[in-house]
Amino acid sequence: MTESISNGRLTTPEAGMLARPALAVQVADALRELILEGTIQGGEKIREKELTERFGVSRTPLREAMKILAAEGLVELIPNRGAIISQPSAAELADAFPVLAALEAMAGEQAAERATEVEMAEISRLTDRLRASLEANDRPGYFEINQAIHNAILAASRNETLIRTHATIARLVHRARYQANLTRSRWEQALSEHEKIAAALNARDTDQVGRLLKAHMMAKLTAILKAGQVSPR
Amino acid sequence: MTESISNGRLTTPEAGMLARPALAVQVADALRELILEGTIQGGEKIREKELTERFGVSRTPLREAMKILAAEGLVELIPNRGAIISQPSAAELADAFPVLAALEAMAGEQAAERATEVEMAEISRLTDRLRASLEANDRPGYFEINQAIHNAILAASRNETLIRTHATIARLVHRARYQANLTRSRWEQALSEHEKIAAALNARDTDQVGRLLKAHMMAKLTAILKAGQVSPR
DNA sequence: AAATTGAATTATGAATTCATTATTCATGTC
DNA sequence: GACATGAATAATGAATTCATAATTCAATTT
Repeated sequence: MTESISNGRLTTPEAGMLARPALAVQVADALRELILEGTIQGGEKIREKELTERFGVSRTPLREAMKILAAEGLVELIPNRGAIISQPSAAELADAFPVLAALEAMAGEQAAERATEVEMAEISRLTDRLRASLEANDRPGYFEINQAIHNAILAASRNETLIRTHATIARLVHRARYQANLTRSRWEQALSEHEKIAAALNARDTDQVGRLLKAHMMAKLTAILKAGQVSPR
Repeated sequence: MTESISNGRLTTPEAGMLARPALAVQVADALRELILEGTIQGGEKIREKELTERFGVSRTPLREAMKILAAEGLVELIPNRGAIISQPSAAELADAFPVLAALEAMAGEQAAERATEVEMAEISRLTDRLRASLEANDRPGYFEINQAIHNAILAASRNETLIRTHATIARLVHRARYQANLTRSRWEQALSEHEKIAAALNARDTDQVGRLLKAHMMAKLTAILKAGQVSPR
């Protein structure tokens, strides 16, 4: 079945210019999405033929797309033996989370200094909704809002390199981060952390925001490793 | 003239397995090198034909290599219009350096806790050589040793994600970082910073190493922007 | 039966070909 | 002469073809 690709967003066009992104980029976007949402599981082997048929493209752009995803670390290419979807081990998560924590802490610090009142209000509003999702016991809603808050803080940092770098690493740990079981007590603790972060942001307490975000991320890592649904090595 | 590619290092082989990297990866490595060493200048337009002839490969692996470099941010791909070598503006450097500073600070903190005595000694030794290069007025030597120190600290952090992430951003600002004019006073100041960093590392003063490295990187950014040989926007 | 060999099959790697889009440059117009 | 138009050229995008390596599986051996 060919679910041929709709015209997504632009690739690298001149500002305000219309230009369809290269097929390879569209395929990379689509495949990245499938990986992040878990339709294609970590550790799974990829057969080119299957994907060319799914996307309705030839092998050339597909293979280019694989190179892109490999550069991002989402897939592993093994010469003459195809590709497998990356599946970060506990050790790799233990590496990646502190980096993510450092980046988010930096984003929080920048946001505390640069965020507009509108951005501040939006983050506060999202934090309120985060509490509501806990009270409604709505886990999917919680994950979504949580992600929106982290992204809002990143955006408020106004640092494109920071945003891009964070996004790349965040994708690598995405499943572990958003599909881990969340115990009730961890859930409540995480919310409390978020409320403190929002408060510190509103107070524009730069250092405090940084500290809290770093601690929040490291607590998340601890919770994930404790749940222990990732491969140790 | 074809300077066909020698068998570089492996791509993603099983541990201890022999497997030549894909041609695309070899081309990406070679081209990355050309960009970093400045043989191909930032802003320059790339013609596929020229590179296929230079490397002695067909367009297919070359285009795959371009996708890899584009994912790394070293080149910009514009649909139907080829590729240009990225040239970070002052604004982009102002974004990238603080991220690099945060990453190196984190690396320094980890190194302060994890580095072996051998690694410590090596960093001290390199720092001594750094002073020697200043006293010999050997700028190329200084840049090289400086880079080796930063890499040694990264390596001592023992965090693969951190190392990879740092490398990606470091490449983007490589030319600005290592080809900027260095005034004598900045040179002396930088050396002094390095000696303090080495001392704090030896004392395993985690927080101090982090602070010093961050300050060192930000001072570097200031020096680069002051030299003003990058495009403002 | 388990292990090993090797042919057949299948998958990936890379070059080539075909298609489409930009760019260049000559021609004509104002 | 400056500008606009359009054909010729050259570049990139993608499919196809050819080459090579890996996998499968039947036949054989131990």
